[in-house]
Amino acid sequence: MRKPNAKDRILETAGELFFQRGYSGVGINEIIEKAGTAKASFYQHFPSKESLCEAWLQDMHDRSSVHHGELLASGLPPQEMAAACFTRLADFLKAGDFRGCPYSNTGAVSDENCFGIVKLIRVHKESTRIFFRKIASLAIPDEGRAATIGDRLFLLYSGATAEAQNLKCLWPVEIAGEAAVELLT
Amino acid sequence: MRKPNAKDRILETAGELFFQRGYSGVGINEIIEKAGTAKASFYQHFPSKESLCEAWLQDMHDRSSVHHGELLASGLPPQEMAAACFTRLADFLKAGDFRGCPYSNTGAVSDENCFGIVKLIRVHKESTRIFFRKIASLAIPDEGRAATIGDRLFLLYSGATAEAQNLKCLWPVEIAGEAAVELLT
DNA sequence: CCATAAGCAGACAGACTTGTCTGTAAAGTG
DNA sequence: CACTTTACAGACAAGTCTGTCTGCTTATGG
Repeated sequence: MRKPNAKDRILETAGELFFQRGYSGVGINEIIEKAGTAKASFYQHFPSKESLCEAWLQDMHDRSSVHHGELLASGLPPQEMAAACFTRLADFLKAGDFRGCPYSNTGAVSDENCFGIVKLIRVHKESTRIFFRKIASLAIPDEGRAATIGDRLFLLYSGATAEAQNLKCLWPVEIAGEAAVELLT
Repeated sequence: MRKPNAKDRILETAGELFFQRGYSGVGINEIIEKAGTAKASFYQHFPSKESLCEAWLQDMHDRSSVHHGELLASGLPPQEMAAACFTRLADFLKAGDFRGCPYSNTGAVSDENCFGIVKLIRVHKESTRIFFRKIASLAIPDEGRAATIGDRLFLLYSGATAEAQNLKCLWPVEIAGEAAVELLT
């Protein structure tokens, strides 16, 4: 097995734990234990737990930006782009370790004092909104109408993510996916 | 000012605090202090903090059931029923103390061991879904199609709630409200 | 008047939390 | 070899949390 440096190990371990049990449900001690590192090493790389959370959110955002870029450059018809998003979400759900949108979950336990965290959530959500607007603009000539439809896709995606988690079932993603395709035709 | 018994005072105080800062962000000590009661009194009425949370969720669900019933019995056209839901949500947002869906927020910090809490969240969400399906069935003759549209209303409502909180702005509610009315015409 | 119930006050236990600190060991570099 | 960087090990502080406990006060109903 590979053995990257301590910082990467911490970030990777924290990412898995935060994703599965939420930011507030995981302590530093568990992270460093599972990452096989020492507390002093942790605080050498991250000044606080909050900054680790910010690094995690930033990391996820970077990955999702790459994925969004690839999808937009794929040349697929816009309906299939949107469908791919919901299929991907459904696959996550079927994999079993899905716990809802990590950004929303983190926001639910962050007060207004956590400026960095709140800002990263906003940046990611706004960027996802733009992504769906771009998809909509490929299918809808009217610029204003495309923006509105893009926002609706975004809200359907968010609602499907939230309620699939709350109800622990798949239908919200399927229904939202169908609605998204309909909105684009 | 009235002075109801300790149990009601605790439930009311906890409701406000849970709503504003989340279940995990509020401790027993703060609740009893703000409610003007003693810890022993608290544990005489509630065996645990978790059971207080369940009572809170149940209380909110009962109120929302009443409201849903009133709206369905109002005789308004279905488009206006749906619009009223989103207007109500917008009013909450403008009031300033909105912190997102309390059920989703509580679910984000409850692990699978909290059976009672998870179940209450599911019951409420499923009941809200039924509510929107009933609205849809008033506007759409085809039964299957009405169910699908009802589910879409539900997902739009959920997405609007979540993203209005994440982005701290009003447009998700407005966009979702418009989309809901369009879906019903 | 008195007994029972309800509530208040707050110490306390035990288990967590984040973050600091001291000290040691290993590995790469001039 | 010497030096610096990096990481490991873990005690410790200071605070949080839930939940239990003892004792005191007040109110109500027979």
